[in-house]
Amino acid sequence: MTIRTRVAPSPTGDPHVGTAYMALFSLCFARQAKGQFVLRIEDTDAARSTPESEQSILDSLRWLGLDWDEGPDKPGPYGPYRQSERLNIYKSHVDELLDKGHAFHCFCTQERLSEMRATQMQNKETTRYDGLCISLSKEAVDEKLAAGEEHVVRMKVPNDGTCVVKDGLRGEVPIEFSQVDMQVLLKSDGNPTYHLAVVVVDHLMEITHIIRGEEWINSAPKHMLLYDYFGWDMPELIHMPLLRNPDKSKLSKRKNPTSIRFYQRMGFLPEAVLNYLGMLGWSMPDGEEKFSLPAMIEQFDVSRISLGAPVFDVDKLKWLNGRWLREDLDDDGFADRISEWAYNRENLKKIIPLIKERVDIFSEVSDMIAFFAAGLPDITETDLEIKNQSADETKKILQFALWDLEAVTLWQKEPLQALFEQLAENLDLKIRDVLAPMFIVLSGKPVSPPLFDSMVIIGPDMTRARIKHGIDVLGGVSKKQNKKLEKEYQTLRRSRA
RNA sequence: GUCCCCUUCGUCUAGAGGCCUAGGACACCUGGUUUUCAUCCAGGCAACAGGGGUUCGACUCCCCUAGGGGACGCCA
Repeated sequence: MTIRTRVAPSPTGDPHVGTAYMALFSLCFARQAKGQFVLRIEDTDAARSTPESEQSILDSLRWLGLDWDEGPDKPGPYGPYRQSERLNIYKSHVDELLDKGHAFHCFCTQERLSEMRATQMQNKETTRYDGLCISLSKEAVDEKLAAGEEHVVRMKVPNDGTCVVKDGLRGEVPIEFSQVDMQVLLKSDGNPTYHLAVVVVDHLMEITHIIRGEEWINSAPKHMLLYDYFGWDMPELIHMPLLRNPDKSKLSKRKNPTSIRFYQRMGFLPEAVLNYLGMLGWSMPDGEEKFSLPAMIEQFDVSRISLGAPVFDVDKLKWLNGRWLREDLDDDGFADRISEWAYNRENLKKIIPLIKERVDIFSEVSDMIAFFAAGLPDITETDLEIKNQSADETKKILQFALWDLEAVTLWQKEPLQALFEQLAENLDLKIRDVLAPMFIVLSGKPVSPPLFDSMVIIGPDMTRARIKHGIDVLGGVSKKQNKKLEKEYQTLRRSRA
């Protein structure tokens, strides 16, 4: 049997380091066993999936040097590798479950479901679908379907008994069936949910080992049940520990830069980032901390994975990157890499139109363009003192802008400009008041080349990171503040719409 | 609230019953090299969550408690 692993990201945002983490371990596992590693795009959520996000996931994984054997851009015998391109196959699978009596139509409204959950929580019960629609007669169901009533298809789950989940790292994890929800398999828009899609396609793609985050362990019984209903062999499961923020919560962009592109933009070497991810939860048998991907593949051993969820420590990543830089790049290599990174002709050509008219002699250039390539500017609270603006107001502007910018998919001058004009209007401010703190957090100075053009060149990840940094310099946003700001932000958005 | 997982220096980790007076690395501190800084080198600080078992012997096995995390969506 050929070992086949996969990584299955959903293209709903920035390429996450967690995705790279799972991809790295999946790849090592497969490559060591001379098997295959597959990249599959899990875009069953039509509303949130974007082609831009998919592209940047592909780009980021490729940048890291994580090459897949089959994927959306690399056709293979098990394609297509994008869930949205195989939506038609799920209907028949759902019908099969329906026929066998393993699934049922559910006509419950969202309101009823959320009320049900609230009551269950109040009664100290497990929140779980109560099975109301199972008892519907065949005639009643047909009638409702004929009338075109909105519905979903849910899987049936035994009422009692225990599901023993076999995990490659933890051994047997018992989960009572009474704790397992009757998962929706087919949404009312006719699309499959992740749970259905992932089971069907992992089977069709002959995936033998599923390496995924620990967050999935509780839904393993659903997946096992589905394999069982279909009469398929269950792949082996390996649940990796979750990467964490310094405060120990699950790694999230609110608290930590989580986009791979941020680390790329910051000037980390892909070898170092990969190496660092490899030493989170795993170690070389000889204890060496610096190792390459081929070395990791050669030495890889699942039993060396430690289960405690590691904190992502940027300081250590920096140290490791320094070692790679010093030990593996000669002067030529250094020159190649740094120009490939930012000081290439193409990049300079984008910058020059912005600075040309502001420059008389070349020696003025480097100061002016430094912030394009820089990381986070060295600014203090004093730098962020804006005329006629309290620190709290400044913080609010930055936070609102950040939230707005997180939603931007088309990172170009015009939409960015429109965004800030709208923000100023909503806040009842002049645009220059909104932009004043932006200049500081982005360039470190109250003046800079044109802001929106600069933002385009700096890129979305670094732009957001610098704004976030500005907010942090102002003391950050407390949980309480955040709640208040969020409320105000939502109100503004609503009135805008 | 219900369920699941986890628990060695602040952080990443080594440790598969005696090799542990618990090792390495980051960070931090001290000193040396360097005209400075960085690098590099030397040294220092610092941990087995707590309580019960099992055993001649427990960081390692079992149980309980505590702490942390995660999952409870027509998101993935």
